[in-house]
Amino acid sequence: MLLRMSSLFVRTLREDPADAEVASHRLLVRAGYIRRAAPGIYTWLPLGLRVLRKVEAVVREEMEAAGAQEVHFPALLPKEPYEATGRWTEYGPNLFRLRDRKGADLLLAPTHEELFTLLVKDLYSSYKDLPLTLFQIQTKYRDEARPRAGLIRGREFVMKDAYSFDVDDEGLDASYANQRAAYQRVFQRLGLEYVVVAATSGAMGGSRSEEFLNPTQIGEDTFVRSAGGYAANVEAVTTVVPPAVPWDDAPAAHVEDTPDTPTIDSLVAVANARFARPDREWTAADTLKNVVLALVSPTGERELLVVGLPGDREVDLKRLEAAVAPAEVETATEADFARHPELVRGYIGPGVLGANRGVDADGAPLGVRYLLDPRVVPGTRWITGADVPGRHVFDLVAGRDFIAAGQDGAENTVEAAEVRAGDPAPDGSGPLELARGIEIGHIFALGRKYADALGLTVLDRNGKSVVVTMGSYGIGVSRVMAALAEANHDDAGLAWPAQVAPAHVHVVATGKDPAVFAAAESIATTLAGRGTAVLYDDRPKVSPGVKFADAELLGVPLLVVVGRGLADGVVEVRPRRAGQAGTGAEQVPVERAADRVGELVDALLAGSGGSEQA
RNA sequence: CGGGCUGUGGCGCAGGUUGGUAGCGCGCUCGGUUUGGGACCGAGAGGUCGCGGGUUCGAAUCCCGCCAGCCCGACCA
Repeated sequence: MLLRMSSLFVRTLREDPADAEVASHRLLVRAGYIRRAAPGIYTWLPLGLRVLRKVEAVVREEMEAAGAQEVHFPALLPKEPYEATGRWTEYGPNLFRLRDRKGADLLLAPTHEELFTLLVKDLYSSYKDLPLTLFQIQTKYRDEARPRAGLIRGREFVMKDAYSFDVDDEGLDASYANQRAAYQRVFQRLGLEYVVVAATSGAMGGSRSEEFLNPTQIGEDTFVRSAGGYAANVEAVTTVVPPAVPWDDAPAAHVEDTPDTPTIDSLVAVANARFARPDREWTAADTLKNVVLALVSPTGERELLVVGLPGDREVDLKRLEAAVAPAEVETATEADFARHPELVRGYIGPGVLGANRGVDADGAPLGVRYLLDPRVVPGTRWITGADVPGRHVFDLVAGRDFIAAGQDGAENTVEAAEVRAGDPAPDGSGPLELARGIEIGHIFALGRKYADALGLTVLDRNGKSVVVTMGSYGIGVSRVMAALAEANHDDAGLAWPAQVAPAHVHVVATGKDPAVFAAAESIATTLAGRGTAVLYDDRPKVSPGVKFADAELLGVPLLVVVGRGLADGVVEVRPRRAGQAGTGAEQVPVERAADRVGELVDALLAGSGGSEQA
């Protein structure tokens, strides 16, 4: 394969595009790999398309090696299957919808669970046909509220989506593990650093899911990890529950005047000034903050919820939402407070909440639903609101003086508090640190949600009809390309791993000596004839500086410079990245150039460097 | 959806307060000189100044309205 710069459809930009912020976006546009067509929608130019195809090829090979079979669905789909699973409405404004001339509703697929399920239902009906895993590499459409960062969050993007079908849970576990291992091989081969984090399954439903994140500062997802190997999405982190504390010698609760203390900070200040502890200062962590929120169910019902948590922590709405799904969480409104005069803002305490307010004849709590942070274990002592303006109660002991929602304890706590750096990992593997990452893959053990909704059943060995259980597995192919660009660049430009580079070697002819162009042409065609992908800068009348700058911007891993050294019978061979492929620049006799480049290309292709972190 | 910033040749920007011939750099075309780190000289092509309305003899510039884009947040397999 030989591409000539003189005729290649590419225009490199000397300056950064004004609308690009992150490196991958900036450089992919500057180097002429992609062009913006509309917000979050990009046109692929020859070089960009070559890289995308190479990423796809790696994904395809590993899917096939894992036994998945490739199919291809339309992107334009009828709405009926999505109505059957409820996603026509659930997806809301993120779904691109359109109407044909007859008035029928269509959509541009954001993901294809429904169609795969129906296809298998159409063709298969026996347990003997399973297990089965199908995949496609296809363009997806989501009308994101805020596309950003070029290919990282687009409204049109390329995704590999795979779906597994099994008769039973053991089968699903095996299929899931199989895909998970394939993902590890894909990212390993691409040389892309990744962590696997436990995730919540969100709108997809299902029992279990894991995200593959590429750690980078520009990532959109926050996750936590510990030195000991724990990693999780913030929503999935569980709090380490401290042991209960005996309260036998705890002082009785007492209400004190604490005027003008509507905030935690002001309360702590007054507590220290007027009710000083003998052993240490009061801190925000000694206070119990009761935050009023509203849960809105999918059917629109609104219920108030008060979360009690240590005063030094904020409520993380995303964590709470994950805990109360499918309900959505909103902050309480004036109207909410108006309906509940017992909630004295700034001075809300457990006394008026949940069953602490008393129970009705059926034992149902009279107060607003009340859930506690798991750290509020029995025996812990708190300063909290006395439900009267300007007054707080001290030494209020959990379990002795108040309880959460119900009597039994099962439903009493909620994972709603923010996770902070330094919090202990739930598996005891050390303190957590917060990090950002790009979600490059997500795998779900879906279970029977889609098969149930769409009636995908097979006969088992007893001739009984059973619902098939499914998994779905996605890799954002175009996003992976952006992550690779992000991880492989420097100030001068891109620096692709050989596995995905648009060419293996970039031959540059400098000067105007016809002998130089003849030698460069010979090297380029020799290499191309041997199957090496060559980008040859054969532009006449272009200065060496421009050619070098372009070569560095385009990021092909090996550079061959044919120029003044030719008088001594040598050309220069050097890697795009110092330290790669040998020791750096080397002078190679012109007749050996093709052989030497071949060796270096082989070495680069052999040495992929990805790794699972943490 | 909230907050901020920005719309002027293909790209990056100045001009705007103080209304009066639309400018600079890059890129592009032609001629010439150059050729190992984004060369130089000369001659050119290319713009409804985001859109609509208003003020004015005259609007890129002032006023009103709208639209679009980018960034942060909310949202998001």
